[in-house]
Amino acid sequence: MNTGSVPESAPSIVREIRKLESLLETPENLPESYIVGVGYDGEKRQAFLKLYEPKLHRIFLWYDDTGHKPYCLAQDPISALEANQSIVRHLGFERFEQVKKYDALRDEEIQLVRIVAKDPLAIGGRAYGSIRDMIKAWEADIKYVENYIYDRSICPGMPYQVKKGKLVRVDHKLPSDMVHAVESLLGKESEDYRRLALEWIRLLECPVPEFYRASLDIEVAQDIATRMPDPSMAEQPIICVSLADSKGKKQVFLLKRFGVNEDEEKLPKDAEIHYFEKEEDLISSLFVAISSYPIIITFNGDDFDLRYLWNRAQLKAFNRQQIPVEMGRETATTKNGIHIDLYKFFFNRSIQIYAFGQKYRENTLDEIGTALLGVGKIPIEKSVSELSYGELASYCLRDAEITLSLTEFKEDLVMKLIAALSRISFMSFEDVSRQGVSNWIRSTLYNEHRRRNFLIPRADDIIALKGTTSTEAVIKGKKYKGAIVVEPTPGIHFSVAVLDFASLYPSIIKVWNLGYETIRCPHKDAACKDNKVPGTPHWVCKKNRALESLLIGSLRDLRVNWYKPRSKDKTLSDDVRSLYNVIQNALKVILNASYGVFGSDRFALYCPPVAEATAAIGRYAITSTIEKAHSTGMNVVYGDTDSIFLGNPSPEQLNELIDWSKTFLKMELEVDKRYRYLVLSSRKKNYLGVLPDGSVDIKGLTGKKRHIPEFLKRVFYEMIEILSKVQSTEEFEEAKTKIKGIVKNCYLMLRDRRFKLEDLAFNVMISKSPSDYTKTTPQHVKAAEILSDHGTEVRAGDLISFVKVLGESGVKPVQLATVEEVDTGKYIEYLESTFEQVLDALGTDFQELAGTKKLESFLGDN
DNA sequence: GCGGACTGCTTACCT
DNA sequence: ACAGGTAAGCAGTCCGCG
Repeated sequence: MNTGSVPESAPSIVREIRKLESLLETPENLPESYIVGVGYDGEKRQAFLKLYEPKLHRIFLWYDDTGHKPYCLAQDPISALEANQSIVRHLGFERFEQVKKYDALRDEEIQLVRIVAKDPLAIGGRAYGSIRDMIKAWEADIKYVENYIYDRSICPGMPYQVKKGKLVRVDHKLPSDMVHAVESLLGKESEDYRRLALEWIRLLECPVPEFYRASLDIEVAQDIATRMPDPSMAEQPIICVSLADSKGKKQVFLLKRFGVNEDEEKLPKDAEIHYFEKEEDLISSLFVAISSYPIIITFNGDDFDLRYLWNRAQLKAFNRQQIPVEMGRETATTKNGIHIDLYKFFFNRSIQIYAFGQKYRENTLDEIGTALLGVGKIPIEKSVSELSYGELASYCLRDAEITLSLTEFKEDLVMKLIAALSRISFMSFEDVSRQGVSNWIRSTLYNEHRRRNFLIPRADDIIALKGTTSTEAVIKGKKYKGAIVVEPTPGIHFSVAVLDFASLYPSIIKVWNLGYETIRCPHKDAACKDNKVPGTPHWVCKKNRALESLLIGSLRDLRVNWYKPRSKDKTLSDDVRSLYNVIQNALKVILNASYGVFGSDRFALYCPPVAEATAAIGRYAITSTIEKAHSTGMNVVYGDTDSIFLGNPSPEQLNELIDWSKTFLKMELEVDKRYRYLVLSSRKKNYLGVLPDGSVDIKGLTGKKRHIPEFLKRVFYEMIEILSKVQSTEEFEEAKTKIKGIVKNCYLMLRDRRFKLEDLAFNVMISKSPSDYTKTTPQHVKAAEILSDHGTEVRAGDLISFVKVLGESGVKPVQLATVEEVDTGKYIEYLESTFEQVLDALGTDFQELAGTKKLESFLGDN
């Protein structure tokens, strides 16, 4: 590796970085600081915390002072373990300790042996020679820093102080009226539940500081414009780096290269521009700058920017002490701060859907920036190597600015969201922003197990004792039966009330006491065995309360009864409201996944009957509610999973149903919304509802789907616009005439080929690399293959734009097609089916609308 | 060899 | 790397057709 000579600037940068590092040594006394990172120092063999001090805007490291050590648990007696030479003589072995734990799976106290090790790798993580592979071990797959957090009751994201070297929790007292309000909400819940709920409130109500941070983006010289440089090789020079920080400072580091055009007027005006003759000097200066920030934000820095920098610096003869970056196998962090990689955070499906409402489709900086901020990347025609200094600096800085802005918009929403998720899941900012929802839930549950001295069960033990499902899924290949969708009554329904259960599945988990411990519990008594889950052979424990039920239940109740109402409460200040909105969104993300994880074999506490029971009780709840509605004389026109749509119910009828649900199901049924009218076809998950204010809910209709051509979407929304104005049955006739006009016009445009090609493009996401489609070759894959043949690389996750054309293949990438070859007949078919979904509910069909003939016949032979 | 009935694959959506 | 249920379009296969 270290081939070049030691950079001349090395001594000075070491001095600079040392100076900054000395600031990191935690003083004997540290004022209120927030835990944002938790790590393990392999040399010192100690866990450490990264504490963010909000007044100095700096991160301090605090090293564990309790001698906490890695360990796992075994069931064999100590004598047997002592005879096991591979353990006792293991270099990392330290000692055995006798411990008592509660085994929730079997409902009994048990004796275990704690095998304490000198370092985490001795327990597990090595290819061979790990203690956990030598015996049946418990709690051996938990990352060491997580063990540390749980065992020391540390709450990441929360404020602490250091007093005389000791770590001390800082308590922000809750206002007493708040405590009273929460107490009264909790009503007659159990002591356990109340304590938990108050603890959540303590964590979630605690203020979140402002985080000083900088975004980083690097550009690397390229030979071939389309190929991404390989960060593990780091062969090409770094030619430009931008930093944009939350105090407004912007810096661009440019490498001087032969023959590059200055282009001064294109240089960003509000940034400091630093030129470097040598790449080594650029890197040195950059390292000093990076070291001065407590938080570095990147977009894909784990896999690219920081990894490239790290490898490039070593190629340029920097030694590891000189590089302020710490590389993990899949992650990168800064030595004296933390690194948040937004690519991973925004890629998270739950975050995409529940926190950002699927506003962005492709996980690229350009797409996310455009969707959330209205600012995209600066388009460039050539490779970055060919840009002038001005163009390059502007391009690179824009990326850094977008990256920073993604953490700043809506009053630092993303930072607050990460903080809230960190507090709920007991994971550091760095971990929580990189992991998915199943790991957040796992961590929340693990933490509670430790707090109560419950043994954390092994996945294979849960399956061996509770692995069975008994219902049959509608969809082939699924493990168990899911939700019910009520057959819609086609037609137009006026004055529809939509009722739904507030967080149905979390409510079920709470009310029915579901958890891996309680489903099919080991007790022989009739009390438990007779407590059957409707529609399944499963029973639920009557003796003990499941941790999952307590945790998910309390989080649900806080969201529904506390955070959600307060996020809309106009009497609260904007700041408080927006923080509450972030919290209720964080809770939503977690609650929405809280049932699904039990049905996912990748979840550490995977327990199929828990998931199956939850869905079964959901079916029971909706079917019995529908029966009750019928018996009260109401007209149920539709329903899906947790909702029922009622045609013109009286207020008395509604109240009766809601009261009934509360009494008999112990579930909160509420009026979610009302439609002036609702248009239903015979298709499930497909409807159009007009709200009192004229706004329109569109669900599942083709006209709304993202992949369909723009031109179809336009006519579809023209139709919606007309329908939204309709007030009565009579007005539908007028509406139909207008719609007829639109459609006629539309097919004439198609016939005469009066359209822009891009408006006819389908945009379909390709989920795998084209060569991985072995069973069939769908049209978008065909188009992708044509693209590859023309030298445009296609990767999983790309959006493929193609038009339907006449001829052999049937499709062409939009870039390569012409207006003349478009298969207009196909588009007419699409027009028909898109409109049919709405029209057959209006009692019309396409032929009637367009005259007597099929539209295609107007077009002749094409 | 061709077309219709069928199944399976794929994507996008709903809760 | 949370679940199952539904719609739509197309690819591929099977079968009958003297």
